[in-house]
Amino acid sequence: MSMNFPSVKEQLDIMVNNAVEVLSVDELEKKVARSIKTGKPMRIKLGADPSRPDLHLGHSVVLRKLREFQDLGHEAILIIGDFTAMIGDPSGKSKTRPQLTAEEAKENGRSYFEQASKILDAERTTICYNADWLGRMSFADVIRLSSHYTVARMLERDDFEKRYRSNEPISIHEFLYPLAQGMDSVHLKNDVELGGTDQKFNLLVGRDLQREYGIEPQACITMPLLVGTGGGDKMSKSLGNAICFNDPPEEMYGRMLSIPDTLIETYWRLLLPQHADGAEGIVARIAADPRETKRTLAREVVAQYYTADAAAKAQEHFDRVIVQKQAPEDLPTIEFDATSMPVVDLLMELGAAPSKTEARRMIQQGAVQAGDEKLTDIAALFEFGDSPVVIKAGKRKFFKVAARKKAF
RNA sequence: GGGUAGGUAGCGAAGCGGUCAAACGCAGCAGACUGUAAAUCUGUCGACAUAUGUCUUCGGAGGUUCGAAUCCUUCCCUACCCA
Repeated sequence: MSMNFPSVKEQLDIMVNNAVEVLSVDELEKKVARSIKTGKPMRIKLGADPSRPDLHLGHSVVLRKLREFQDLGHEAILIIGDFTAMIGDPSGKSKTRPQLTAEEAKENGRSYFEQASKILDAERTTICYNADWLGRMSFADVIRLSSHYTVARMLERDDFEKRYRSNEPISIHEFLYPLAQGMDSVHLKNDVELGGTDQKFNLLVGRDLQREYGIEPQACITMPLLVGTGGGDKMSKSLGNAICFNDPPEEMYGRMLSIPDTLIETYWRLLLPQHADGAEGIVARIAADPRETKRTLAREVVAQYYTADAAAKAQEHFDRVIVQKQAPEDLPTIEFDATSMPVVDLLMELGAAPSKTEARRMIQQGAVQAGDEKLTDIAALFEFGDSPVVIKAGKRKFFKVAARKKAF
């Protein structure tokens, strides 16, 4: 599939766009030039951690970069780190994450790829599982490998250093992680590796190991870590500030709108394809109408994972339910085999409250409404009427309930 | 192997024999407000209950006491120092 590649300059411009760091631009340029000359695409590696298969917008930044390489005619290699996942993620301090079995890792890997395909050109993506080669290494191989690196150099890594300084545990096998990832690069002989800025250390280890094993070192491109919807922290599922690929459109849209205005520009640049008109105009646009710009951003992001139509619907839903505080239109009716039921139980049945105590709390705080009537008595019995009634529990939980019609 | 400091609710962190379901902060949930699911303010925040009551929780297991997160024994885990 060699073809006419765009010029070195054109390619580099795209490759470097939005990147935090490129190690090194000169090397990358040489690789690009060579690929043009020989007509051979470059091999671009991106590692995927299948222990956390819920992809969010943070992942999309680097995936999008990989897609850009694809569009330039290069070969995208997605490595599913099933082997490393089988060992178990060491970063949890209090709770050791359950170690994934080979099957789980494979399954998560599949899910990862499926989600990533929303951004990548799936047809032209090479998938591999690193258990294929890492799993075959003997203990002697591992010892030989680890002799290439020193403890002091490992401790240079930012998170190790921090944890070491704050007296948090670091297990030996965690030191093996960067080495394992580096071995992937040795095995694949890739030209470039992509990663978030938090991956910089690992990417550099890959370079070093390739050199040790007599392979031309990879160029490394680090992409910014996307800030979460709350601003401040990086986006992460566990911090609850993430927007996941699999979030339903309504939720995705709503969470997009909840970002602070200061984040609009960053999100615009990192989450949307490079616009023909460039991102230059965005600053002025935000200044002129932050609300509308954010709505556009939200719609376009949703449209990427779903459709423009779904995005428009999500916006309508948001305006209706959140802005105007009305029940959504297409609310399914939930039927009960009863004529009445304590309100507390009803909330439990609907899944609106995790416990009865919580249900009572909501009632006491005036969070529960039936139709237009606010329910404030925690001991009250809810009577199902002839027609369905909309129950509102909290800000945005709506249910339509009715008694099941008797069949004669 | 020896020594020291620790292991408390989702997280962080007080408490060190009763008044502890356990201060405080964060997260969560709710109310108000808002262009917003943001920010801010207020309330709430183990579970159950016919709600001034009961049950389970303070690393695990035993024990001492009328009574233990708090004392003792033992085990497990973490960090640091010494070997």
